[in-house]
Order: sequence, then structure tokens, then C-alpha cells
Amino acid sequence: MSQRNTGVTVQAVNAQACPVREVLDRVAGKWSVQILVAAAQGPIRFTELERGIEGISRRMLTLTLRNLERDGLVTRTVHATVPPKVEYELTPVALELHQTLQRLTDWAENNRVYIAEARATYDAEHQPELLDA
Amino acid sequence: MSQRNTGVTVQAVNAQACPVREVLDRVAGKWSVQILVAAAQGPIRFTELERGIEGISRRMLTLTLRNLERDGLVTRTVHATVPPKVEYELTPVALELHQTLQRLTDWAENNRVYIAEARATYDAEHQPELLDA
DNA sequence: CGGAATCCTTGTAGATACTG
DNA sequence: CAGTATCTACAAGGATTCCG
Repeated sequence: MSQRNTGVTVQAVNAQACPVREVLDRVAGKWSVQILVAAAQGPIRFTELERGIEGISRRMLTLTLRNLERDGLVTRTVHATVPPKVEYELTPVALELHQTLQRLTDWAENNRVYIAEARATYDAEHQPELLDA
Repeated sequence: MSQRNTGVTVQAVNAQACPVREVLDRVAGKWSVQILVAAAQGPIRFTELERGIEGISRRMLTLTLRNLERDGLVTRTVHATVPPKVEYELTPVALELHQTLQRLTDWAENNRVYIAEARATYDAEHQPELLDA
């Protein structure tokens, strides 16, 4: 195995990479995923998200929700009640995405130890330079 | 369906969200994924990556590779030949990640049209304010 | 309650030039 | 060839304040 790369194959996979970037650009934001996860169980209110997401600012919550709404991943429903009430709900497409993200979660959980150790090892080998300076 | 969220469930999913963020923080970078994809076929040299990835700067290629190496996702092999030769290869763990990312690609391809339309619709409804000003 | 507007800090990335 | 170093810029994000 481990066939060498040819220029051709590299170009080929680059073509494949574009759609990936589309998803990632949409999901890579610091909060998008957490909103997707938090809203996966059903409609959820603005304030519930704000309290549930830990560390998110009102501003970023609004911005991220707007982007998700723009991409057709969440629906925004305004209830014209006396205390305003707005509910956000994932669209079917977003639910699919949520399922897919679960695989990534699994990968992360399965390999978090490996990565942590790799990182520690790497740092141990490369940081010392700072100590004997 | 669409059961209302309870505070409890939101907290629960938040716990789940953490590992996801770990992956994303590692993959979200503008170039990480493209490197993973480009290197998925086998060992690849620095310059091959630089030419194959279109738009990446030498600096970012180096930085991203270092991070991937640090996380144990790529191995760096230096061949002490006259013209220096360094090859990068994905580790098994990275190959797993690459597989998982494929699912995201599939999702992106299946829904890119939907998202593009949603975006166009949204913009059509919210941008006009700029026109009749 | 659910935002929008403003200001400020930081990380991410580009460009360029130099080295082993 | 495969980096490193420096300097810059821009956009993401945090904090705060005001509004319907």
C-alpha cells in the first residue's frame, strides 16, 4: 500500500475537497454545531439556547442563527405574544447533517486519548527549546 | 415529534457537543481538510501539497502540517538526500477521520442545491431593504 | 424577550524575504 | 527543497448598550 501520489490524483481529490469546505465553512463556526445539537430535540427558544450553550454571547447566537436560517437549516417562528417568543427548529436537512456530525463525534471520542497523547509527546519533544534558553 | 426541549436535554446534548468541537477545531482550519484529502492516497511531499492545494501559502502549509503532526494525524519523514525531501503520510487515525469526512461531503453534495436556493430566497427577502432606501 | 448596533480584542491567514 | 521569520490585514468573536 501507500502508493505514491501522482499530480493527477491530487487534482482529482481537490475537486472532491470543495464540497467539504462548503459544509465546514457553514459548520466550522464556533457555535453552529452546538446550536444544531441543542436544537436537535425539537423547537427551542432564543433564551433557552442562550442559557444552554454556555459561553455564547447574545450577539453570536443571533448571528449564527441568522446564518443557519439563511442556509435553510433552521426555521424561525415568531409568536406575537405579549412577552415576545421566538422558536427555532431544525429543518429535515439540518437533522441529516446532525446525524452525520454524530459520526465525527464518535471519531472524536474514540481517538481523543490518542490525540491527547500525541500532542503531549510532540510538545515534550519540541517545547524544551524554551527551557534551556 | 418535535418534542419540546427541556433544560435537562439541552444540558445533556451540550455534553455531547464538546467532542465535536474538538474535532472541528482541528479540522475547521481553512486547509487542514484539504491536506487530509490530498494525502489520503499515500505519502506526499511538501511541494506536491503546495502545488496541489491551490492558493495555500508556504507558511500556512507548514503551520497546518505541524498541527496535524502534533495531533498524530500525519507523520513527517525526512529523507536526508541532497535536495532535501520530506514526505507526509496520514496515520491510521487520520484515515478514519478522512472516511468520516466523506459522509459530510456526501451530505454537502446532496444538499448544496437546497442550501443555495434557501440562501437565495433568504437574501431576496432581506436584502431589498437596501434597494428602496 | 429577542434582538440590533457599536466598539474592541484576537486569531487566522496572506505576502514577502531569508536560510539550511 | 523545505522550511522559518516578520509584518500586515481582515474577519470572527467578546462585551456592552440600546430598542421594539
